[in-house]
Amino acid sequence: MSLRYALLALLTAQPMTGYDLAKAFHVSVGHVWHAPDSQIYPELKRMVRDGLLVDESVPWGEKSTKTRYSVTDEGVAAFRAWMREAIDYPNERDPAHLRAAYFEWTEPEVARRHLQEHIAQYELRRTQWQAQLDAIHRRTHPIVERRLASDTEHDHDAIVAFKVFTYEGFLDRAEGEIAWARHGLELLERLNPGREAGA
Amino acid sequence: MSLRYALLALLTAQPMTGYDLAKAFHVSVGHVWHAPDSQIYPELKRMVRDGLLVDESVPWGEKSTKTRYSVTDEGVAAFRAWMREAIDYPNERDPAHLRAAYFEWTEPEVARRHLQEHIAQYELRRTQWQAQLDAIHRRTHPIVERRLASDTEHDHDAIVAFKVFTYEGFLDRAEGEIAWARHGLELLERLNPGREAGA
DNA sequence: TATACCATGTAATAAGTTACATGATTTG
DNA sequence: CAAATCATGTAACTTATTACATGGTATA
Repeated sequence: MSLRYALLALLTAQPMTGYDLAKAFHVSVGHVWHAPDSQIYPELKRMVRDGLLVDESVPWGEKSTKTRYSVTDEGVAAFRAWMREAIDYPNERDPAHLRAAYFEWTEPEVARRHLQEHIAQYELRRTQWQAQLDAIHRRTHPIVERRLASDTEHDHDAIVAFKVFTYEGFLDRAEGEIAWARHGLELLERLNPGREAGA
Repeated sequence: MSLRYALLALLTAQPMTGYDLAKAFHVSVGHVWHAPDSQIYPELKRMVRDGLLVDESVPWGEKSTKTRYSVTDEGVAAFRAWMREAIDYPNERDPAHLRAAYFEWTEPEVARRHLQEHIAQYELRRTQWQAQLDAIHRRTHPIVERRLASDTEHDHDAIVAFKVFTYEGFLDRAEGEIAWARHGLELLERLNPGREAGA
């Protein structure tokens, strides 16, 4: 159920069409809570049904229209209520660590490949999160800037600080995962001395 | 689809009944890949259907029976094949960080409560993972010991080392999450100086 | 006028969650 | 003989994934 609140968070800054919202989503809160377009569009409809949003038809070109969504008072209240709810922590389910626990069942090269892929994964994510963080700091992050421009209710330093805090957490996590995988590579080397790693 | 391989991993050590397997699961690989009993039993049946396991009826008491599952050659092959497959990384979906990104929308006390809960969550997990690690090191971990007793194929040091590696990764992660939440508490204090944290 | 991109989905499937259900057996 | 625990699920629901589908609009 978090998806709807992630969408609500964006729409509190300004009304948007489904398409614009989806785009904005992918370059901002989508880094924290992933969702594909095919999940976003139906969820918007459900949110209208549940009274959190209203939709209006706006013309697009000569004969076409698109749907713009705006948050209702009820939507804002729902968002605030959600902020107060206890977080429910998902159960641990980690495919990379699961593999690692049984590396004895495969060749060292395969294990090495998995760990290298783990490093690549988190280097990629680190790059993306770092880019978010830089843009926030440099005040060029489009979504955060739009938020700051439209928000008169909250302290702007706090708005920025919480986003920075969030992404710094992800960055640390990425570093941790990379360090873990490097330890794994060292372990493989200790268990299989002399074997050269492939290029 | 990882659940079946987590189950397979346990059953390669020895045949077990569904009940025994579920118990063993919860005190070992279940820490890495959670699953409730209601998911385990049906999955075992599907694995029999797919030829990875065979089931046999063993007497239980006077008039009852229970089902014991054993891994087939095909099951072992499937497990090895899975070990070689690329890991598919789940999309980022983090309820705690999602909340944190929008802390400006709630009272500092609520944000503080979330962060304290985050710390409590990861302190709990840390305790559990640390206990696993200690038991592995002290050679009292029932599942790992059973594995070592029955496994003549793999290097025992490697078996232990990979499990240690796995849990050490989790421990580091827990430390990271706790550190992150503590930074968040400091941030809240900076943004709201003078307000005393509730007991 | 072709191509990129705007716009909005549906359908089928898979996976996981929650709650409930039932009876047998062993043990104190 | 009561309580714990052994044993095995089913049903309903929610969430997420994957793949596909369709047509309009703006622009080079």
